Amino acid sequence: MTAEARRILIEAAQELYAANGVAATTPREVLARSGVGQGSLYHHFPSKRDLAAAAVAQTVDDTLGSAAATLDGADEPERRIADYLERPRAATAGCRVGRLTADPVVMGDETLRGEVSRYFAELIELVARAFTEQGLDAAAARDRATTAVAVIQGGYVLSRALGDDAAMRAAVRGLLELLEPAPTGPDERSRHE
Amino acid sequence: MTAEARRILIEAAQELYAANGVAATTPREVLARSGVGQGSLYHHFPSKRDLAAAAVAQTVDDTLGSAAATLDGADEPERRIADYLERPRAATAGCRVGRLTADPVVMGDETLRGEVSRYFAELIELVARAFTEQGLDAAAARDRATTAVAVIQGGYVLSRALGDDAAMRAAVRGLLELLEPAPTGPDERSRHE
DNA sequence: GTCTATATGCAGATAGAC
DNA sequence: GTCTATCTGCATATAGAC
Repeated sequence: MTAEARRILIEAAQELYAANGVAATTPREVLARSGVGQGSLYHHFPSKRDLAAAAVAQTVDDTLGSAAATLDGADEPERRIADYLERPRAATAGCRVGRLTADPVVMGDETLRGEVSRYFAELIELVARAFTEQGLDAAAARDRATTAVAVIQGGYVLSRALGDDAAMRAAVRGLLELLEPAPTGPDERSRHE
Repeated sequence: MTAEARRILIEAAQELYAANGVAATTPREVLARSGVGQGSLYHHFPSKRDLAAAAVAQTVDDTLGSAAATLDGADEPERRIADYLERPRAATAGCRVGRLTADPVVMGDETLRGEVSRYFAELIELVARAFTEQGLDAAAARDRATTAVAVIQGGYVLSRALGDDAAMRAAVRGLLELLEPAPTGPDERSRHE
């Protein structure tokens, strides 16, 4: 059971951070949600930052792993990119990682900031690889991957701001429309009329 | 001088919110930065939310006005859109409005959330108008405008996460590359080799 | 490892004089 | 309108027993 409380605390913190961020999540809330006692919390995590470091690293690993499962798949690169962009998302909840860029506790701590940076560096790299497989040169693939990841992050911001998942879907549709090669078959035309 | 303290307080709050968000900005900090006394603060703004409502509304008005100046200009729509996308931005600082979508105080207050929502609704509308002028139908223009605004918001998130303004520039380059019509002249080809 | 008790300091005001 | 004094409650731990 010794590692159990630790794991439970991390999970509770991850959920609270996803909802309210790190700065706004208090030790009391973590205790209440986890059901663990105060002594255990401060035994496993001497300070709030220690808990945050563990929970954020876990969230980054989880999220990157799930993105890699789609982007490193066996399908055609076009398909993998589209699958990644169109993946169902709780957009109005915001991105668990992206929202941390606005969190003063995260940005004020080198370790936490490093986790957020690692997430996006690796995610852009994953997407860029797929664009490279499509035949783009390295520089163009990197730019386009940055654009694609930005559309998702911006989609989260817009969905949250407007209180509607439709914003994320519109942003993704707009990008996919631009990514599609000019229609080759006559029956592919005029999707918009 | 009666309205003077009020204005000074709003300006100080705007700057602090841009740096740290609303939730993390304390009355003490606003007092210190503004040089105004505590009595004045609570005279003009009975609660923290009242100050936030005034300061956020001001920021939204300022920022929308500056975007409209570019997007409603007299140039060709292509040019106005490119100018808006390429406008110099302190990207690692984050978007003053977009970052508020991760702020628990803002999202927990209907008035404040309404200001953020108004900002993005109007901004998307401004951009969509330019795309419509380019000849896109209303639905396609709206999607593409949402994509464009998402690229900027995502560019802020990525620049902040990676600690580098280059991420914003890459995201914008990637989008502009997609927006450019297929090269018509032979000397326009192979920009990337 | 986990518990309960206790401590410090600041957030976010309120009160009443000037 | 602005000032200073004061107040309540919670964030964030620390201490020491079990």
